[in-house]
Amino acid sequence: MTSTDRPGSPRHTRQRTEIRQAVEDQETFATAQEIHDRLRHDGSGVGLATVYRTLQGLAAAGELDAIRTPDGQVAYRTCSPGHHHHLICRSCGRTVEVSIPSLETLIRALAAEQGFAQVEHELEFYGTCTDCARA
Amino acid sequence: MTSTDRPGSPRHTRQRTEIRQAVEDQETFATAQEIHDRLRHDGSGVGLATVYRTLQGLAAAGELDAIRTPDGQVAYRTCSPGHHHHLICRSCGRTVEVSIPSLETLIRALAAEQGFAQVEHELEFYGTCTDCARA
DNA sequence: ATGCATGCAAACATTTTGCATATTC
DNA sequence: GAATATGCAAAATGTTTGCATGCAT
Repeated sequence: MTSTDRPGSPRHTRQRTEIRQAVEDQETFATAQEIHDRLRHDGSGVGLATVYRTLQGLAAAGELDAIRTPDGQVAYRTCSPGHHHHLICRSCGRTVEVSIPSLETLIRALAAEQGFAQVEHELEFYGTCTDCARA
Repeated sequence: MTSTDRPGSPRHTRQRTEIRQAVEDQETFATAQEIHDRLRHDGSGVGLATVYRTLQGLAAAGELDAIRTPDGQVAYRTCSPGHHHHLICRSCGRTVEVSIPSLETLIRALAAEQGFAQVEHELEFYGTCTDCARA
């Protein structure tokens, strides 16, 4: 075992590549099942479990953003780095990334005030975008 | 059918009372299963389905706050009226209600700017409270 | 008496896991 | 060749639903 062989370096497999590609092609947040459907539809033979496992891994590694949809499913998307939130169209899934520096400041103040440490937050916005509102 | 008998007025049953009481006694957010366990433990014969149905109803009626925990479950708690968020201790569940007027303002601006309508948001904070950090 | 509420069990949807096999390193 | 990744199917979870019966109104 060499130092480049340390556990944690994921192996480069066909499936992993396919999955990462599928998520990148997706302009909206997609669930593991949706990614799986897409891949199968495109002729890939990936297993559903592999999609679940791989997406989790990529999200844990910070290569993907994971959110929990209002109905409880987990959805993934390739995002720009750094902490940010999302404004998502309920109808078409169109997503806008938003960063709210003032919120982060506010949270630090809140945490200090209430004596809480390691405060994390997750904030997503759901609305209807212009195009969908018009339809 | 009289005017006081309109559909929508839930019936006053023993189970409904027990469930509402159990949630009120709980100082933290609790899932349907937890409420059910508690009631069964206290000798009640309520069915799990009834607990699910009733909690959903109470939340829909605005009598309870419902949140989705980080691991995807739905949890309920009796809360003060009006829009607010929660700062929840990951360890003991202790909950502080917080309202962030500036956030609401910010959202309206954000919605207008991006052309989104009916923007909803859900925001909860998870941290470790002083007592739990000390332990 | 009417009909909503309950309880049970079965159905469901999503996600996780065990294990034999295939693959990468 | 050693160890991880995959695929499949089974299991686990959390929640919902169908239906016969009970209870509130």
